[in-house]
Amino acid sequence: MKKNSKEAIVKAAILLFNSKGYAGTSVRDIANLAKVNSASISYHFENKAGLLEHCFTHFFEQYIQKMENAYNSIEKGARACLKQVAGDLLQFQCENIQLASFVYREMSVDSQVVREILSTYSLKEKYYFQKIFERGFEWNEFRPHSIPYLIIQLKSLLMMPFTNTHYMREVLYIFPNEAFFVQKYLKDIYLWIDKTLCSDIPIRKGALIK
Amino acid sequence: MKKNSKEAIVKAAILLFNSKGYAGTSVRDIANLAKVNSASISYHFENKAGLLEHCFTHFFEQYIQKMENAYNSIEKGARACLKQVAGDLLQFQCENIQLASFVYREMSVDSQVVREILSTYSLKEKYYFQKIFERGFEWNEFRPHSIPYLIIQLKSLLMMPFTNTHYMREVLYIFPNEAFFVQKYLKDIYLWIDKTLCSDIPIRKGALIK
Amino acid sequence: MKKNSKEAIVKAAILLFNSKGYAGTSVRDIANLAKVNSASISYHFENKAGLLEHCFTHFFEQYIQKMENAYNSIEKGARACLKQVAGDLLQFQCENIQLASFVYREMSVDSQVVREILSTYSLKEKYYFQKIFERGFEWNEFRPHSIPYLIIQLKSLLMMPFTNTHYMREVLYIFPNEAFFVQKYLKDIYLWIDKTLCSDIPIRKGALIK
Amino acid sequence: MKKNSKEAIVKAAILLFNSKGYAGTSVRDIANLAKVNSASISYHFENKAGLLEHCFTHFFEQYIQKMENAYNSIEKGARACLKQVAGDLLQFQCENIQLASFVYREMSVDSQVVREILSTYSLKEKYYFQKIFERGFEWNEFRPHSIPYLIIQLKSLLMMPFTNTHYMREVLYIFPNEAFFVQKYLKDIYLWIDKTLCSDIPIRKGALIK
DNA sequence: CATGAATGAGTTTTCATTCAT
DNA sequence: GATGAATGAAAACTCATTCAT
Repeated sequence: MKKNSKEAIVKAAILLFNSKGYAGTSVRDIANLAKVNSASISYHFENKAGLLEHCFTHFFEQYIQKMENAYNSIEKGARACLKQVAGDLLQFQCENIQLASFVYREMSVDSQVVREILSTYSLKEKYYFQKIFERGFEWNEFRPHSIPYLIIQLKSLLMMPFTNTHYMREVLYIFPNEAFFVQKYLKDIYLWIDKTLCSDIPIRKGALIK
Repeated sequence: MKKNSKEAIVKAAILLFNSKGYAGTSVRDIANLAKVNSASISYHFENKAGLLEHCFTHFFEQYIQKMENAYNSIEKGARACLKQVAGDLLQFQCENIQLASFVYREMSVDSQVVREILSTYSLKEKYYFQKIFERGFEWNEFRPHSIPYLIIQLKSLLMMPFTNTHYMREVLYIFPNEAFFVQKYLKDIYLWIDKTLCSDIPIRKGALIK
Repeated sequence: MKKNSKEAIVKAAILLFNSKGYAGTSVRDIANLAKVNSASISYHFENKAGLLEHCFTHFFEQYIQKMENAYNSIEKGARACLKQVAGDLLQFQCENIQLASFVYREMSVDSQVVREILSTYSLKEKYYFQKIFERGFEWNEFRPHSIPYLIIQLKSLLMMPFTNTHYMREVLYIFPNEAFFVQKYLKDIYLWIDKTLCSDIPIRKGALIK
Repeated sequence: MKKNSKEAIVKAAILLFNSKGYAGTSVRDIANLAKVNSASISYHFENKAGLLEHCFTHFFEQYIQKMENAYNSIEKGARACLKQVAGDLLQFQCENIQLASFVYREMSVDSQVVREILSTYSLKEKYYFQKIFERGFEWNEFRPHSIPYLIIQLKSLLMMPFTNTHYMREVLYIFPNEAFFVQKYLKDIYLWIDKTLCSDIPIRKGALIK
C-alpha cells in the first residue's frame, strides 16, 4: 500500500532530531510526520536507537566517501588536495544541513553508538587528514605544526556553520542553505590554508638542493 | 541535614546534561546523583526547564562579563584586545568544560529559552566583536573583511574544543582540561589572528599620513 | 519450499509454550523457531488461541484413547486394570513431556478453552477412574474410600513429574526423559495401589460366601 | 492520601496472576483492581517482574518457616514429624490458595527468578525432607527407599489440590477452601505415610536388640 | 527545607493480525 | 501456500510534578 515508508521515516526523523534533539523527539512524532504507524519504526529499524544509528552511518558513510574521493587528488599537491577536501566536505554538509547538524550534536553525547562511530569513521577521517598534512610537510607546502592541532582548526572551520545554525541565522544572518554560502565561506577556509597553514615556510636544506 | 542542596543539584545537572543531554537526563537521575529528593528540584528551580535556564544564564552571565572586561583593553589596539578576548574566553570555557560543552549543544535545539539567550547574550557578544573588528579595520590593523564571516571563524576556533569533546579526546588525544592546553591552543588562535586576520594589510591613504 | 510447516509450527509452539508459557510466547517467537512466516500461523490455526486449542485436543485425544484402551482390561480385575492405566498414562506423558507439561500448566488458568476441555476430556477420564474404583470396591479389591479423594491421589502421583519439571531436574536430579524413569516411578505408584489402596480390606459378608 | 497501596497491589496481583497467569495479566489490570495508579507498581516493585518476585519470596519465606518449625518436632519421631510437616504445609497452602496455586504454576516456567527460588528455598525444603527421611530409616520407622522418589510422592500429594484447582472444583467437586478439606485430605496423606512409607518395615538387627 | 508516596500523561516497544503480492 | 510490510491496540515502563507530612 505505502511505497517507501522507510524513506519517509528517515526524512521525518532527520527533521525532528535536528530541531528537537534525539532524546527530545518521540517515536510518535516521527511516525506522525512521516504519516506511518509508529510500529513501522520498530519494524524497519528495530527501535529508536536503531533509527539513530541508521542516520549516523548513512551520514558518515557518504562523508568518508567524499573524503576518499577528494584524497585521490593528492598528487596535485597537499595544498590543492586539502582545498579539494574542504570544498567537497563543505558542499556535502550544505546538501545535508539538517542531518549534519543533528549528527554533530548527537556525537557529543555519551553512548555506545557514538563510540563506535568515532572508532571507525572519525579514525578514518583522521587518517586522511594526517596523510595530507604529512605530504604537505614533506613537500614543504605547509609550515610544520602539530597535526592534531591543525585538524582541530580545520574541522572547527568546516563544522561551525552546522553546529551553530541558530546562531548563524539569528545572530549573524548567514544562511548556509543559500546559494553562494559555500563559495563565500570556502574562500575564508582557503585563506586559512594559504595564510595560516602555508605562509612563512622555513627554507629546508633539501629544498635548497632541489 | 544537607547544606547546599541547590549547589549539589546544579553540579549534578551539569554533569548529566553534559553526558546524556538535557532531554536524555531525568530529574530523578539528577536527584540521585546530587543525593537529594527529586522534589527539591521543583522546589529550587520550579521545574526541569528552570534548572536548564539557570545553567544557561549562569554560564552566559559570566561569559559576557569576561567579554566586557577584556573589551576594556581596546585602547591597547584591536589586535591586542582580540587576543585578550580570545584568551579570556578560552580560559573561562576550560574552567567550565562540562558546562560550556552542554550549553553549546543545547543551544542548537529549537526552544524558547534558546531564542531568549540568543537575543540577549549572543547579541551582546556580537556587539563587542563588531566593535573590535571595526576598530581593527579603522586603525588598519585587520585586513578588511565581512565581520559576520570573521566572527564565524573566530568563534569556531574558540568553541571547537568544547563542542567536540569526545572527538578531541578519543581521536586526537587532546585533553582541554590538561595544564597547557589553553597555552598551546591559544598560540594557534593568535596565529589565525596574525596571519589570516592581520597579514597583507592594504596601504590606505589615512594610514600613511598618520 | 517448506514441507510440513504446520508440523514445524506445532513443534515449535510446544517447545516455547512449555518453557515460556502460552501468554509469554509470541506468535513471532514461534514463527522464528519454526522458520516460517508468522502469517502462516494465522493461516493454519486461525489465530494464536487456535494453535493452543490444537495442542490441547492433540494431547487429550491421545490421552483418552490410552485410557480407553487400558480400561478394556478391566476384566482382569480392578487392581490390574488400574495398574495398566497408570502405566500407560505415565508412558504416554513421558513420550510427550513438553506437551504434557505445558498442557497441565495452562489447564490451571481461567479460560473458555480450559472449561471445554475439562467438561469433555476430564469428565471422560473421571468416568473411567470411577468405573475402575467401583469395580475394585465391589470385588473387594480396594479398601472402600471416597472416589474423588482417590482420584486426587492417583492423578497427583501421575502428574507430578510433569507439573514440576524444573524441581525434578534441578533439585531432585530425576529426569523423566531418562530410560528407566517410567519403570522406577511406576513401581512407586504400584506400591501406592497395593499398600494404600488395597491393604486392610475389611472382610465383607459377600466376600466370605464367595 | 492512600493508605496501603502496596498491600492492595499485592492482593490484586495474586488474584489476577492466579486466574490469568503472570504473563497473561497486565500491569494495568492489577492497578485497576487495586484502585491505584499503574505507576505505583513500578514505584513499589521496580517493575512487573519485581512484583512477581515479591510474591514468590513472600510465599516461600513463610513456607520455609512453617517447614522449619514443624521440623523441630523431629524428636517425637520421624513419622510424627513428617505428619506434622504435612499438616502444617497443607494448612498453610489452604490459607493462601490463590498464592500457592499461581506460585506453583509460575515455578514451571523458565526464568532467572525461578532458578533463584529453586536454588534457595527448594533446596532448603529438600534438606529438611532428607533429614526426616534419614531419621526415619535410621530409627526403623520408614521402609528404606530412594529419598528423591519419596519426596516426589509426598510433594505431589501436598501440591495437587493447588496445582489443579479447576479440576478439583469442576470435575471432582472438592473445594480446598472449604472447612473440613484439610482434615479430610490430611487423613489420606497420613494413610500414605502409614501404609506406603511405614508398612512392612524389615526387621533390622539393631531393632531386635532394642 | 526535605521527603516518600502517588499520579496522569507520555514514552517506547511488543503483539496478533491483516493484506497485497 | 507463503511472505514481507504494515497497522491498531495494548503492553510495560518512564517521567516531571504534586502533595501531605
